[in-house]
Amino acid sequence: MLSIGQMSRRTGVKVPTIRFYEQKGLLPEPERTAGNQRRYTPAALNRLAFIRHARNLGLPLDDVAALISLEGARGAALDRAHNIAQTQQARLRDRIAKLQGLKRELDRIATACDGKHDHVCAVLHAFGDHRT
Amino acid sequence: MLSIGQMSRRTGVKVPTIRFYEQKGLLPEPERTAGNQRRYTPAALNRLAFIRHARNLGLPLDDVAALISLEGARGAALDRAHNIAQTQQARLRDRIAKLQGLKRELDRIATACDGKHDHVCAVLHAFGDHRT
DNA sequence: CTAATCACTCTAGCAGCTAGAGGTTCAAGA
DNA sequence: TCTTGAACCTCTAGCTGCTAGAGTGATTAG
Repeated sequence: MLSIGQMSRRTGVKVPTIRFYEQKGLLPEPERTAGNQRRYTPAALNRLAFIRHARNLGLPLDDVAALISLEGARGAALDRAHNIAQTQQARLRDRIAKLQGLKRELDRIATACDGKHDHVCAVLHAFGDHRT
Repeated sequence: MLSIGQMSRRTGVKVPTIRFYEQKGLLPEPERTAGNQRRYTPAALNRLAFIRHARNLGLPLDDVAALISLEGARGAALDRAHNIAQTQQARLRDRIAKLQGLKRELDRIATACDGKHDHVCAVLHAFGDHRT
């Protein structure tokens, strides 16, 4: 049985965040000691690692909850898991494309005035220039 | 002189958001009609466009405020504008790299079980697999 | 002049945490 | 066994960047 601090250290999820996940229903309410402290099973540790990983992948908590509810699913329920993965995949593609566009523009902006301080720098203008 | 609705239509920034920006000090308090409605100058329109553009580039409001405070800046102040642009550039590089890593992983996950429903799908396992 | 549209302020809510106050429990050493 | 210090508890409030609603007043086209 693990304390909340041990859970935190092993997953990298902060202690208040673990309590927050519990409150949101992503983690089941754990057993308590006589003194009311949380004690977690290894299964809970796995689930927390799952949540953290899915969060790192950019899934919103709702999707994480949906995936959790599909644990051990078969048949049609699996399609939902697939949908979540594929939706997220598409979302990610879009975000990457958008960020790359922005990066190109920022590259332009950041090099717009390389230390030539004898004129009003183009950076500010470039930020204001919204034709892109 | 533009009403807040006109400002909104011309920049694509929603009306409550404009008021929010004003409250946060990013937009100066505009003149008011006798009936207490906001009336904006073309300069305010430009600034709002600037804010919107910088926000699209991913700058947090604090950075936008910093850039605004540098309007017409010269000398050392310009370095700060540069720093903001370059910091943001680096941030963006990191985010893109991270997202591409995640995308590779999601690609793996999304194709882990292509409709073979006769076994427990690998998607859920794959989400839980945090070795990557 | 009236109706439709627009604007006003204020409060509250969303995600996804994070931080603090003020108090209790646990575990290890003396 | 006692003590001390770290870890834990609950609860409330705050953060960013908005968004939505209630209830009211202003403006404008016909």
